[in-house]
Amino acid sequence: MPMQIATWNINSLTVRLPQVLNWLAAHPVDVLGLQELKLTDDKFPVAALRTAGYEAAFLGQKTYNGVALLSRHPLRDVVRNLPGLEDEQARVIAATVDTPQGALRVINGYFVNGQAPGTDKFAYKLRWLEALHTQVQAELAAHPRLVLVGDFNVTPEDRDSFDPDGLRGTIHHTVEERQHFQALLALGLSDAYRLFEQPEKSYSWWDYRMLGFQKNRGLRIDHILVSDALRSSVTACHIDRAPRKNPQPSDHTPVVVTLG
DNA sequence: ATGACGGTGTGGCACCGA
Repeated sequence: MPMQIATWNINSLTVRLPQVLNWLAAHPVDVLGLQELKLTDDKFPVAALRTAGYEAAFLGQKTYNGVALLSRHPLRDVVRNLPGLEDEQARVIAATVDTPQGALRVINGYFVNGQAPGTDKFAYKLRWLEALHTQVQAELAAHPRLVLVGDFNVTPEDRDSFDPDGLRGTIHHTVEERQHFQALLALGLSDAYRLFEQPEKSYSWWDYRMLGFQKNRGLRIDHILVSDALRSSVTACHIDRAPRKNPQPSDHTPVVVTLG
């Protein structure tokens, strides 16, 4: 029985919960990583998700950030944030999913945006990426069957941006960010989306402003990385643009991987 | 160079995102 794992930055779970429930009803993936909950743990909609067939592990925060893992299967050994990094921002949640096909480790991250090279926020982004790398390395050693999902806030390559030349060196497009992405791959991970032939100009985020989506001025910054142990079982990966056409959409749209 | 759009907060706009 195939298994599906998805990631979606929903830019406020308070606003987007109905869309998440609708999407899950139409696409009953096994696991969904959410980013930018923008709510505290006491406001997390545990009951509504349970009714929809999902249990949840979450790390909330007021106004900003916040991540969750939703799963149709039991979750255990939850780790919140990066143990090696002093960080007040809620950006990472990891858990083991006990699927009928065996245990799977899933790490869900809302990577730092970084604003612009040279700023304090960019320095924080690089520190955070370093700490994430260390943590993923440790998780991989303990759990060979691992998936890293999330809003990476990095375009891995020029083809992942609507304007790679005009935006070269700007945020999401710097050499440093792309080197960090490559360093994650070097741990023994593959970008599931690029394991398959894909349409040109495929993106997962479009600016709300200036008719970004209508003009397909977007970036592919939401990713699913699969470990070497899982790579051969990946049968598909796609971006679901449909939710971006909803009324009151998130600026991101889901990415889904299928394991055979 | 700036702001455009959208979410949040205790606001009358500012901050942040990407």
